[in-house]
Amino acid sequence: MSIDWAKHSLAVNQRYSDSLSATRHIRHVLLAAITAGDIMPGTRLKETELGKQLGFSRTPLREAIAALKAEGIIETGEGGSLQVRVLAYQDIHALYEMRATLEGMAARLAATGASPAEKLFINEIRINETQLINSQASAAALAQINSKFHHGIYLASHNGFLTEALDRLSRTMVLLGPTAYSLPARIQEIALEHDSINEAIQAGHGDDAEAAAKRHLRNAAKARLQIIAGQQRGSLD
Amino acid sequence: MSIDWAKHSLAVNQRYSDSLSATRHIRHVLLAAITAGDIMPGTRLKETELGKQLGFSRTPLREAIAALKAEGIIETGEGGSLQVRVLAYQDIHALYEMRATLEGMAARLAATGASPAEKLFINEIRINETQLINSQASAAALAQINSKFHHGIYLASHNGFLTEALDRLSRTMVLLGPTAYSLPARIQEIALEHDSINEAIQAGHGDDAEAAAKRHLRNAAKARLQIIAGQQRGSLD
DNA sequence: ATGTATACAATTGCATACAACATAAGGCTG
DNA sequence: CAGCCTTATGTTGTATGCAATTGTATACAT
Repeated sequence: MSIDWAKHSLAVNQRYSDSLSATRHIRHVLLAAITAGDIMPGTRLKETELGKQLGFSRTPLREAIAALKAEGIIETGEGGSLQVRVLAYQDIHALYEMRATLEGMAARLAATGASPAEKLFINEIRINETQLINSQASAAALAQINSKFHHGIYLASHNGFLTEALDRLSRTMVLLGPTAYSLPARIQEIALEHDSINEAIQAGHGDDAEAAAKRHLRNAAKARLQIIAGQQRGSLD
Repeated sequence: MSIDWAKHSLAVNQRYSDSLSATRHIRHVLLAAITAGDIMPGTRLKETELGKQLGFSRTPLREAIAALKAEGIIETGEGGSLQVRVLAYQDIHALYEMRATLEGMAARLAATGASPAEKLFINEIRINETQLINSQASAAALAQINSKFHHGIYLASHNGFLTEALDRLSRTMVLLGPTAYSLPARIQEIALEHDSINEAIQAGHGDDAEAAAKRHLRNAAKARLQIIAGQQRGSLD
């Protein structure tokens, strides 16, 4: 039942050199715990309990929660109780539909507007990914390099609002559970799809990049449905 | 110097029947004040002062601010001071670029997936808008019906994440200042552009609806640049 | 035995109080 | 007189305490 907060807390402190305010620290720790699957959607969060476990008072905790509520990661259930957001089935479609559009836009902009250095950087990430796949890296490692690849494209779009919207969607996606890298068959497909996105970007073909990114996300949505079908439990918890 | 908080507070209370928690109330009041231009971007917000003026303690105020920071409406300046976000020139491009893509997506989805009732509703708003324009309504009234028209399309997309992203962008747009309805010449253009979006939606032509929405937003961006050029002051404040 | 009402416990919402920090002003020294 | 250091003031960050609302359990009545 009890969660290893120390692990997430340490990771956050390492990543940000202990220089975060309590509010921001808590925000990152909560996100990490949700991403790691330590807190599942629907889990009720009790402020007093959480505060004690994390070693902070309720004030910064509540501010962090206010931010996560604004992002749609945490929601208030009936009666004002807090819980990790539960995504409905139709939300999955909506989420991937959004990402397909935005990733398409980002890929197009990266293809047409990224600097040579940015294109080289994206290409390098792509090469690293291939190496990781060939060396049978863990699903977590693959998911991480995947994030880097996508994020690199977001940044190369030179559109801060687009980058933020996509980051936000990515954070929301962790509510869906395990990544597609738990499906061995999907890993090779992902590599190929990333390749076509990367090639279009390198060649500066905006239309192709957008189309490739959209294809990639349609397939990702299909894989996600496959995972969900596998997880299927009764609708009553 | 002092702002008429009572006016915004009353409006929020009327709209939500006094049933909002302090945190949510404050959030809406701050947004209303920014929208109305009572608080300009760059204005420094002092928690103690704001709290006293609004009649709430700092705790709910800080939570509301935490939410607005997560939305990018408020930012922390150097030294941790709070201020209304100041958009850079390049942000304007990025903002309209995003909106063009998302409004295009929404219009396409509305055209292909909206229910007959939703299409009727959108059409009705469009008719109301025409009447308002012909009766020389105020810029504020026109801006309001404009919001309704666009928001109706968002909802008809049946994609909650898209709706939320567009709402968020709209809220960010108030940071740009007066709407395009301050330009008399633009009003007729807007009417025509809304017409072509509406017609494509009514006819169920997804491609046309998307294209019309994108055109609309490109023109809106142009009008915005025109407004900004008119406001031009020296770069030294 | 089941349904309801009442009382109690627990949790959230808000306010106040305290601590740490940044800023700006004034005095002191070179 | 200029520059720096010190101090004072104000603002943000955090903690604790109280009030109000909600969830739950138990007892009683049907």
